[in-house]
Amino acid sequence: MPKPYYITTPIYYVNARPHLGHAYSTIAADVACRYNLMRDRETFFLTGTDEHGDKIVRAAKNENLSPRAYVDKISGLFKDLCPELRIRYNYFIRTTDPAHIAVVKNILQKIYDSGEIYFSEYKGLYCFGCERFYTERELVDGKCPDHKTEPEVIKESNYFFKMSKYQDWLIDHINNNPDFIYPERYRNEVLSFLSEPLEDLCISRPKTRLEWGISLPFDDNYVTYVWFDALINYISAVGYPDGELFKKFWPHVNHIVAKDILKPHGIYWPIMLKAAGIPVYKRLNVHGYWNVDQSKMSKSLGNVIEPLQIKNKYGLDAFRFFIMRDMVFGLDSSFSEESMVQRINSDLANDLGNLFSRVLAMAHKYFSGEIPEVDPVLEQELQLGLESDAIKAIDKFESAMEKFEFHKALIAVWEFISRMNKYVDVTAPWELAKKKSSRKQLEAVIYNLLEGLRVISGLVYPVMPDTSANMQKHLGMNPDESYYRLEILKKWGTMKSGIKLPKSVTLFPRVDLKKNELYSGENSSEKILPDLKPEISMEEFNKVDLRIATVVHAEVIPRAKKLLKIEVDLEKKLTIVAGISEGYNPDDIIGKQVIVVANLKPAKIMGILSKGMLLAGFDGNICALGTVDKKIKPGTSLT
RNA sequence: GGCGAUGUAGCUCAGAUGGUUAGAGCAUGCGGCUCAUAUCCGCAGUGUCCGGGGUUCAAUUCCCUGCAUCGCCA
Repeated sequence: MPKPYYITTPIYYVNARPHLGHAYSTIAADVACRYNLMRDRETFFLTGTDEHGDKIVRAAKNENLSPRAYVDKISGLFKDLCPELRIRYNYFIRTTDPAHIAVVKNILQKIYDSGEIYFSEYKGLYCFGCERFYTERELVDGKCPDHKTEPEVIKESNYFFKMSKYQDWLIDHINNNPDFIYPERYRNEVLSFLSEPLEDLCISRPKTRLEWGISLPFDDNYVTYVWFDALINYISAVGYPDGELFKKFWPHVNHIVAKDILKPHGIYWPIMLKAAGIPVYKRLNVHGYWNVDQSKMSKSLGNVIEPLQIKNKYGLDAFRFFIMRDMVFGLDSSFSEESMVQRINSDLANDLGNLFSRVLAMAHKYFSGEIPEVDPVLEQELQLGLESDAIKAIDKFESAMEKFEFHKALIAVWEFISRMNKYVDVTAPWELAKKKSSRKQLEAVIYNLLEGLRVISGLVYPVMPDTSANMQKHLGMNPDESYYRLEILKKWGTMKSGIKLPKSVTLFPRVDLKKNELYSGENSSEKILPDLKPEISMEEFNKVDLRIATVVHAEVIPRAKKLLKIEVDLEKKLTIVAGISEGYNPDDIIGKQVIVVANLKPAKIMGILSKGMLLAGFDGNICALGTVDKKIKPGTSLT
């Protein structure tokens, strides 16, 4: 009996709407989970939302909602995203679920009873944005490095969890279990962090400051710190302590997280489990960030690509394929519509789609769409190593998948696809079809090709479930059978002759780059605008030096997609690189009066030192420059 | 400030206990085929392997140093 397999995504914090990063974590978990179905394992897939804490309260206030109504709304968005991404989760947990709350209290009480939690006074500089205390040294100019606001001095008594006590144990555990944190770079990061003394973790927040949380079972004046609450979802979801699911699936668990939450998962969580006397999770899989146009995908920057927009435009499977194929699990990757289109065309349309189409077209043309009866001797003779190449591809696929090297798994599949295309070329079925005497050979060749496609249809299943099912249907396979099981894929020659194949289809249409408008905003009404940024003081605003400037020169930067090199006059001359060439030609803007940020720290863009910023608004492919409504002296400040 | 990672073809990346012609995919050019979604197959390239110094018969690979980028920590 194969071992049970439990996989989790992080539970997503509902202070912002879902973005590409969330989609990636969730799809990666889905791929890993489906792969384990291929191995015939019993799987449990958990995802959900994290809904307590200070930031939620403020986000709710921003939208004039109660915390309850707000979390219901955003959690709903995350949940609704799942079916659209074909996520086969088994359970969607919310940290506001009564069952979860009960487990959190249970564990807190347990740890408290064992004497691992103590009460102590703490005074420090607290940033409400980060929901954490800062040391003086961490501040930049006396301000929070993230939010650029001055932290407030807060003195309060709180409960602390004796994390430091477990430091040596954790170091040993990580050293003894090389796979515990993966990939290695993050394991080293945690070890390096642990080489310094660990501080005890403050696990409470007084209700005077925050009410939206889980009350401490041993002191009703406090709520639980969000991380302590959130991490426990991984066991509360499977019914800790007595649930059948918990007994079956814990601790055979793979957690998937992005690198920003490495510390809570790599340090707090194992120590919490250890302190509560629960076996520690098996493995933490850490992935990188998606960068969009060089800058980090970040909620606060607002440059969020809505995953749904892209997927609606090119199809879900193409989207899933792209993000799994392009990102090396663990490393950062950059997302662009252009590279996605390139992948769609070369890998999906040309290689796979066209192979599928040409083989099925021949099956129809030469055998009226019936799987040919084949002479076993000839079939063997004409394999030309195809079968063993299929086995090799499956082996590579398996070992890559085991290590979460999704991109390598896909490379292995595509090597085989390329092998199939060469096979068609070498055997030249259209030549065999010309002579009656080579009819038998033709049967064998087409049969082998159909077999190869069957293998591919299975290997593609975890990443592209819809395409896989579509291929299955067109290969005349029984829709009720789990055709993607590795055991079956490894057996060559299981297709039955005489089965009628449905008419062929185009799996992936080519995207015509000329006709296709990149970054199209035609659905801008659907587009979700970024949330308003946190409020700033007049003093902060005044730091920005806005000036009226006249554009005196503009030129296209060779090889840059969207950039113009612009020279503006505001008493002195300033060179600015601006990403507006999709909306403006150089000639359009020369002479225009524009608004520039004149004191922006210079940055090198495409080798040109840009010393300011042009204000412009972007709505999809519409770009509008910030200008003034009457002529005014260049250099004038805007206030 | 401390620690660490990275820097290889136009792009994305592989790689070698130091040793003859440094690789793949995409993009580019040429040729072939016609079953196929103008797809597929073959061939062809191009690289001071970040700069400087050292060890060595020999370094892009090891060591030191500088620069750049990134991450973690303070």
